[in-house]
Amino acid sequence: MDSRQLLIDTMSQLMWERGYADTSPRDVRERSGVGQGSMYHHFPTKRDLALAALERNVADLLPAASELDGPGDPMARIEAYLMRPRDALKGCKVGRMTQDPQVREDPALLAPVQRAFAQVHTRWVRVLREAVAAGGLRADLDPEHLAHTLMAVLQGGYVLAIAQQDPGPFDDARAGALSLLRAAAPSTPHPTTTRRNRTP
Amino acid sequence: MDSRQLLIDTMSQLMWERGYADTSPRDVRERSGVGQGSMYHHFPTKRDLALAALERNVADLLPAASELDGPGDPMARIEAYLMRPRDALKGCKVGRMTQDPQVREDPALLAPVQRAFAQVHTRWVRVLREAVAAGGLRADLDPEHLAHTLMAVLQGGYVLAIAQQDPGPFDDARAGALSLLRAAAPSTPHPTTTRRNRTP
DNA sequence: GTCTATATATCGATAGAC
DNA sequence: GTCTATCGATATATAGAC
Repeated sequence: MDSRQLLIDTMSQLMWERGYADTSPRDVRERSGVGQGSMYHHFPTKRDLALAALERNVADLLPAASELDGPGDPMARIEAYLMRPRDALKGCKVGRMTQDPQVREDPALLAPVQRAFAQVHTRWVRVLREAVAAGGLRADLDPEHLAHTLMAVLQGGYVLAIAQQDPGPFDDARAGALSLLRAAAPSTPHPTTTRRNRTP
Repeated sequence: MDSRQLLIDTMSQLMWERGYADTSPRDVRERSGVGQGSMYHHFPTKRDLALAALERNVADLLPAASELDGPGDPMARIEAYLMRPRDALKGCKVGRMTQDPQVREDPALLAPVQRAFAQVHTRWVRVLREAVAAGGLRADLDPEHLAHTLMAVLQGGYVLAIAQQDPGPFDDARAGALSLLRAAAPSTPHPTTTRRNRTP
């Protein structure tokens, strides 16, 4: 791999692990093995490298979210995406950036984060609308709101897991969200009668 | 106010605004007006000051959460706490700490965060159990899970709001959570009949 | 308790040879 | 493109007088 790509990869990892402010050019050089001169040749400032690394982290994230778009039962897609294996103690490589003052105060650094979340939100809204249309969710629920609710459950789940140094709260949070979604299925006409066959 | 308290107050603010790593002893001196010698007299290291400031931030947070404990209808308490006015763009002064590597890798600094979240969780579980008992929530929902879900909605809502630099996603996330909770009320025996009087 | 002076390490970059 | 040398500023304290 060439130095440029190696620097981006290394910075991406470090920004996930330690954030932007707490990652020094020295850290990047030591982990990547790329020399000082080489580094400043490719990226005149730390910020330039961070921008490239952020774009890379965003690009890593979006393919997973496109799982929400797939074919098949919308409720099944929602469950699959919500319950997809995630490393709760590492947190979200994009969401993490919002807590770094040097990122959130720099519009250019915040922009990729903003775009990424907007795209994920759009996908959530779409699948939630489909779930309503397919009768899997009550029609009085607002897909725009629910999309933010479910994104927040994941982002906040990471916070709780890291606080306890235990993935448990993350898993609880999403299990709870899923059970609420199921409880929010449209009520069947006669709850006390035999359950109808769902796959006629 | 004496220097010691002034230092703690100032450090608390700065840790909320900028986190631990990105707050320097110099920042604290400049905002507080307390001199160098004085500062190191009261707190031998930055970490010592941070510990005191963190305890203070935790102490600020817990009274609000005790709103969950009050008397009256449990679902009303849940709604009141969830919808309580919050500055979405500032984020949570306790949850924020989980994203600071220097905090999360230091057990002594992480401990107050851990305790605070554990206490809030306990209160959520209690009020959710009461809601189930009072018939406001379906009995097949797990209060332990839901407690983490609702905490995550708030913590994650902050992340989304900061990413968009707009409180909207935070408000959407909690509105969505509330609508799910309402949709998860036990189904009435005959959904098509006239609604029963809820305050007989 | 508070002050001023000083110290060591690291940060984030620049200079200029190869 | 990569290397080594150097730089001014800041971070995080220490020292010691008052």
